[in-house]
Amino acid sequence: MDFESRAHSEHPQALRLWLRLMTCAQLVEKRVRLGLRLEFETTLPRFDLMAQLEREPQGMKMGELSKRLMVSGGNITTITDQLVQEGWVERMDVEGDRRAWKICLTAAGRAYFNRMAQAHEAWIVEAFEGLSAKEMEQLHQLLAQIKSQALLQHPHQQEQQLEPFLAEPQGAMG
Amino acid sequence: MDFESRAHSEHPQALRLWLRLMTCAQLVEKRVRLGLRLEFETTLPRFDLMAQLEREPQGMKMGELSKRLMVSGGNITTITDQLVQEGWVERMDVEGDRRAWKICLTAAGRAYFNRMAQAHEAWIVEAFEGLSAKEMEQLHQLLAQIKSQALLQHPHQQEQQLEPFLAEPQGAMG
DNA sequence: CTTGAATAGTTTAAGCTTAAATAATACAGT
DNA sequence: ACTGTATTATTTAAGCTTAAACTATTCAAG
Repeated sequence: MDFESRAHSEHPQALRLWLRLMTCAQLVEKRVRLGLRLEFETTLPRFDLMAQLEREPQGMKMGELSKRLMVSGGNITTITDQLVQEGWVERMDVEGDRRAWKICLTAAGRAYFNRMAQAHEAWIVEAFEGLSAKEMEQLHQLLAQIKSQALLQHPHQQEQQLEPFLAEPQGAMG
Repeated sequence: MDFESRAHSEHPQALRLWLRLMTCAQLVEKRVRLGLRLEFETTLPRFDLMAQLEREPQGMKMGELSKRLMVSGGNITTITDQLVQEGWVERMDVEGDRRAWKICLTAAGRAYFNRMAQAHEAWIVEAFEGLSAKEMEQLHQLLAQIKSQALLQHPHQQEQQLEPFLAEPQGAMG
């Protein structure tokens, strides 16, 4: 009955690890957001959406973007509206289903994205340059266990699929 | 001159690792946000702010909260206003500096936070239960290298210090 | 003391995000 | 055809977040 006097963890290691994971993700993410804003006058959500489209020349439906980016449908609507307005993407009819759209990069959008992708890659490489290839692989494997655990426990959560520039098939990810 | 035809990465490993890191962080974070919303009718930013205060019974200034949580000052103002309104924290005068406040948990706020902290710990332990203690330690060390690299490259970025329940000194973190 | 720079916090405008409610369309069973 | 359900996308209201502008206060130099 004494919640007030109770404090301090039974599992400090897990909590420390969680903190560290969040901190690293935020540090790199903030770097990327800064670069996108200063060098390209855009934002991370806009970049991520375009990155998805870059992989699918025939276009992608709103719901598919929502799943892949792990954000709500309303969010996709808002960001797509902006990118259409700015001329980087376009909404194409889906024949046989008047509810849906196929979202595609325009030619200008593709060129714009490719410029951003080069800079983005450099930022990420810089962020991880303290790690050897072997350490990156280790880290990747350890994170795989967290991911599969989380997906087991919350199977409604979708896997994020942001790697836009990778020639490798998705199977190479796990 | 041929940006359009250029694509696909020279450093797929770093990009894959970045994707994986973001995905893991988001999966766990979404779980925590869901629990806070459903079980405690609060949000992660509010929880994080209270977690900081729990460690400092004598209170903390707005600017210090901003640094530790790695968010803007305006953000701290907004969230503090809400928590004051709800009775979980209070603004105390700083003697000798009429610009500043010391923000403190109220007794009710402390009790409320301790209930949340127990649940929060369980969610985190669950998220990492696929890893052995040894693997957690490995992961922690690898992430340390990313963190120190990022802080070297962007020294204006502050370290997040969210571990509210840990009895260990901060030196144990790195 | 007075000036000027630095600091602490707030306000504002804009954008991101979500959950919930809504509208339109598709589809399956009758 | 008709009905009910599911799907697809949008809208809405609310909250989070930031950068930049702003106010008030402190502090150091003259």
